[in-house]
Amino acid sequence: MAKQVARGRDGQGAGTSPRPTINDIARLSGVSKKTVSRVINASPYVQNETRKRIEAVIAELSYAPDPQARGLAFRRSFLIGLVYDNSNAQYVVNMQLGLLDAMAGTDFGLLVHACDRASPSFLEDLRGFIKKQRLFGVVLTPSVSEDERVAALMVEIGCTYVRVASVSLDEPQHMIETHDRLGGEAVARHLAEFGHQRVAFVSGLPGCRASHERREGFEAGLAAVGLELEPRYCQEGAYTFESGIECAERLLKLKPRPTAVFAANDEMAAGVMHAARLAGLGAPKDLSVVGFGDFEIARRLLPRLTTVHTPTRAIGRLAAERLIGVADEGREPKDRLPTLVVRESSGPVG
Amino acid sequence: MAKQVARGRDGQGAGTSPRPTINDIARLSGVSKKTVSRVINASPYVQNETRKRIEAVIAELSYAPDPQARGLAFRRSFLIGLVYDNSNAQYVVNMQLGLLDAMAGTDFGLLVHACDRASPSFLEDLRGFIKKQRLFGVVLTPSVSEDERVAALMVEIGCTYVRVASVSLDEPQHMIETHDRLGGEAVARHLAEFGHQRVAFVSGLPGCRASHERREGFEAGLAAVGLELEPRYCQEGAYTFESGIECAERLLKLKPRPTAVFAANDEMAAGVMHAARLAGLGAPKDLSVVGFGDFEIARRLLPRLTTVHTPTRAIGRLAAERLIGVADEGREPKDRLPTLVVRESSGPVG
DNA sequence: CTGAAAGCGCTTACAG
DNA sequence: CTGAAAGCGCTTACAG
Repeated sequence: MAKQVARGRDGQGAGTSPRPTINDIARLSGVSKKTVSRVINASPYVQNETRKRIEAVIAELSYAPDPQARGLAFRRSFLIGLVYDNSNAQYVVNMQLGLLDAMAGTDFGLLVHACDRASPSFLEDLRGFIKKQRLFGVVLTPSVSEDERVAALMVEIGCTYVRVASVSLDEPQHMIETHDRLGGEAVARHLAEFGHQRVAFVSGLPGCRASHERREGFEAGLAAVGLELEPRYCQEGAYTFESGIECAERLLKLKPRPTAVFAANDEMAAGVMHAARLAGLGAPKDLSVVGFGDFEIARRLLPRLTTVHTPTRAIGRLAAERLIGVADEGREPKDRLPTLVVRESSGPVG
Repeated sequence: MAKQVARGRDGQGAGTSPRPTINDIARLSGVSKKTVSRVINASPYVQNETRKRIEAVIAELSYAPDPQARGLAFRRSFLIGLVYDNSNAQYVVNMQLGLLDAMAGTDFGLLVHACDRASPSFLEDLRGFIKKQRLFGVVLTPSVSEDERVAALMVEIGCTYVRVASVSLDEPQHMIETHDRLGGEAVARHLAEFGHQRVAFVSGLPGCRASHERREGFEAGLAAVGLELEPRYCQEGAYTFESGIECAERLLKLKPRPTAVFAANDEMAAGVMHAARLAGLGAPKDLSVVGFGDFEIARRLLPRLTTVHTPTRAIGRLAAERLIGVADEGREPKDRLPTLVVRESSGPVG
């Protein structure tokens, strides 16, 4: 009776009936709502026939349990948060797509939180985001994932978290490592094979762990073949196109000038190529250029950029799987490692 | 007593006390929980002194009402969904930032849903997303915002929605128009002022309303000064860099060839410049090129691209404000219109 | 201006 | 394998 009244009030014109609840399913299936709850939660303690009957009713009414009610009873939400401060839009979107891949078919939703580590309210904003939404867990991406204050905050408020970073910074269950170092090593090998000896490096923002790892890998790779990264061939950039230009201008003034430049991301590598062109130098004839990331820009440059591909979407998938506890075996770990993509911006010493 | 037990169980080591509830605030403030609820919801029917006292306790415990409980009681969530299928990552991120701008300081959270209109499960996936999360409302962005099946779905399931599109496609309360046509007109005026007569257009995907509007505006602007867009100077692209190259290759073969090309987005304009350079033509001397969007790529090209700036973040802010009912007056409408940004890729007829 | 009761749609113990 | 009771943390009528 009360139901009828509710129906009358909630209906919004023809066709829209109010959303069915667990009680409707129970009534129509002739069972208690607890049994319906068991079916929803895939409990084994339901007779097969009973289950079938309930599932049929659920399908018929296209019933979906209310996530708020479920969350309230479970004392947790079905929301995972993505916390990012990366200025590379494509990275952010690829990461989101990976997270959504893993969440497809589950009851989880993806909530986003953009932040700025330099903001005075950075930590409070983040705390507010997590507290207000009662997140199930969060995924932290670089560079905010490198911030120990953030990790401490997660522990303090008891929030499950996964940090995506170039190298391990935390206990294994909180880490997804992208092993950027391996990418740097591959670049070194590649340039050495082409006979380069005077190689340069353009770093990202100082204090950025990823940039540091890319450089360390590069140096290790050079050392393995008896080469060295000279300090004067190292320039400090800021991940931007403009900073790539500026670093290249300084590098190209040196005598002898380097024959190859490895930039810590594609954006700066594009700046290096830009500056080289302005200086009348062609890649790869006069200067080999290699980037890191393999974003769209890499294929749009002329010549196309040799760079390190980073499987961001796969990494995102992995991060979400870790968080929501989906099996994560069976996938080739190789798919998650950075790999060198050789295009036309690198070649033999001219 | 029960509280104490719960405390013992939930506490996760030193420092983490269980989250306070409305009951804790009520008890510590010496009022009923209904009164606390009134404070939370900014009801005027609370004595000023009582309010102060309660607010102090709330601040002391840094209490935040549980969104799930609130949502359950209110019969709505505090989540708004962003539905997108745009392949331009920067557009997506800028839109998100705008939405987040408007939601900052509110209890709302932003949930994302990427989709593919070509997928057979497209509509069912979208329906599932909205039903499962019980969204407060959704923001639809191009091109999915142009899909009438989606609008029909929103109406069917009674979901509040706002469509961001180049032109009005729905009742005013459901529309945020970006007026792309005005951008096209501005490009036409700009090129006409430089004396161009043989102008070309590279369209986006066929059936895309935004591309159509940009073209219509372009044609209208040309007509206003007695010029015309000849059919043979129109090429159908697909919003990608590669399609820009292909369209330009076809255009540059024509005799006489056009002296200026307007591409429906920056990506294709970059392709046009690329093809022109390969053909030995310099911009703007031999060919003026204009894009649409003003994304990062525009400033990275050499010469830098003249293009139409689209205030995506401001549009996103507006969309979220509309949805959550925040005042939207007082903002200069001008800030939301496309504007021409003149750089070096366009110039007088060579 | 304030509060006691009932309810939102689920789940967790606890029984059987 | 199944269910009745109580509860998750809030809010909406309804009283006063």
